[in-house]
Amino acid sequence: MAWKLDNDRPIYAQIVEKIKLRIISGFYQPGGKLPSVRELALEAGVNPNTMQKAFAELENSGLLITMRTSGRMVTEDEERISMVRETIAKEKIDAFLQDMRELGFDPEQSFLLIKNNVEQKREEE
Amino acid sequence: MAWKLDNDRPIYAQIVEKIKLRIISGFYQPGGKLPSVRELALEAGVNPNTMQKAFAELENSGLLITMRTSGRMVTEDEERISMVRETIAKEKIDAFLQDMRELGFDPEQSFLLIKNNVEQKREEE
Amino acid sequence: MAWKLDNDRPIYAQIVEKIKLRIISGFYQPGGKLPSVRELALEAGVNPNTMQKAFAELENSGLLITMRTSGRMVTEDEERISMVRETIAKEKIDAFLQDMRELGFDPEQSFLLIKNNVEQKREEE
Amino acid sequence: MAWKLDNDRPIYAQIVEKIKLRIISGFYQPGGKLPSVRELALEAGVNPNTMQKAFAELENSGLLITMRTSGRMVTEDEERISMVRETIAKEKIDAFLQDMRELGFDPEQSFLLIKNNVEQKREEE
DNA sequence: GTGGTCTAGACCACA
DNA sequence: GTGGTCTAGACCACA
Repeated sequence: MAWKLDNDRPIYAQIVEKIKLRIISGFYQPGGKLPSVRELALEAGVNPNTMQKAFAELENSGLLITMRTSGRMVTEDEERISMVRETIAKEKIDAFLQDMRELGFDPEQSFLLIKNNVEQKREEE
Repeated sequence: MAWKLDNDRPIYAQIVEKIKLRIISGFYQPGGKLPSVRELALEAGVNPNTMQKAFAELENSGLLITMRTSGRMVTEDEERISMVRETIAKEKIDAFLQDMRELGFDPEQSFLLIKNNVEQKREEE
Repeated sequence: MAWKLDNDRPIYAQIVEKIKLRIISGFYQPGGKLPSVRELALEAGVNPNTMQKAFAELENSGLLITMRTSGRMVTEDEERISMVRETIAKEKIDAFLQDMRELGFDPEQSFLLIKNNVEQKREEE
Repeated sequence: MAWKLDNDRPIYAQIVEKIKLRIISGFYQPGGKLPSVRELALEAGVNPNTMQKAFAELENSGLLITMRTSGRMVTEDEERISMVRETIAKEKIDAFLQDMRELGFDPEQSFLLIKNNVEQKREEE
């Protein structure tokens, strides 16, 4: 029922990440309205305060905008959304290369493995 | 004190992964002796039975060999270790490409991003 | 009440053998559903964990398939069942010839004794 | 330290069987003297009374003979030893054919399997 | 209800 | 001391 969260990182940080993904993927559209704090807190199975904290961080990064009257909306600044997307991608890439290094593959080798994998998939189509 | 374990996956599965990495990385050498079940259970902060279960799985996959009454050693079959290493790398690659897909990058794009990243690092040196 | 188990071999190993026989003999049909862990544990008079361990082993060998939340079924792969049957037969034959050797009969002699025994039975019919 | 005995059958019966095997295999020679009840009871890890009972049974079957003066010896009647050997062989054969029947092999098939096994071993030499 | 995981703790064989 | 087995019993996810 609740979102799948682990105990390694702060819960609010995990929520931030989830919501970021929903914005990047277009699940929450630019300029669109977000569910209320209470609603999302219920869905995630966390305390509303925690959800509040996550929202504050998302506002800080400029992805969410509080509407004086009621609720919050996703920024319409698609440039900004795009930047966040690239930042996260960069993190994923670094994490991936790090994982591969632990397996004994240096970045060049990891790059070649990805290359083979992609080419193989291309041929299959 | 204890190993860093999350609640998402079974503890024994995470231990299996950790020990695999230690074997792949050479931290535990081929043919080398492993700490006892009890010792590692203490280090990981888990019940000896749980460590036992992890060991059983590692033995099933042929990475560990039990020498009754005198502990366990890593297989001397480096071929097998190498195979496990490649299997894990394959999984990491698939997971990475999947993560990127969720961010809206298809495999070709992910490949290019890795390429840029690697070339950039090469130039920095 | 409980199954007939001896103290020579691990209980779980004896259970594995019993269930294998039930599968080979068709008492549990290919594709058929098995009693639950708890039910069989009760029938066998052992701890559910022990039955679980036996099941895990049977699943490892591909004879059982877990359908989470709705129990386990016997594989529909009759080829595999057949293979297990032949493996066990091979073990029985080896054990038999070994027993006979201890009695001072070499394999040729054991073979002749079996031959006589079978021919005698054939005549009786 | 003690002999390996299970809990399925009476202990004295298992001891009878062990000693019979030792006689058949020549470990105890025809006409040879046997260790004392106490000695063997110690070796087997059983109560001397139990060993006594086993001896009584072996005497009954004519394999052992009590020497008025001291201790017991194995019969010198090799004919009798031979008969016991064949009786046991017969039991092993019946048990084997029964086991195979449970696996779904009728005696004819079991016979053929033994035949193949023996021929294969012959070729290997 | 079903399977899966985990702990605590006992006891065993082997050397 | 080392690995192996087993029990009792708790708690979890899934549907």
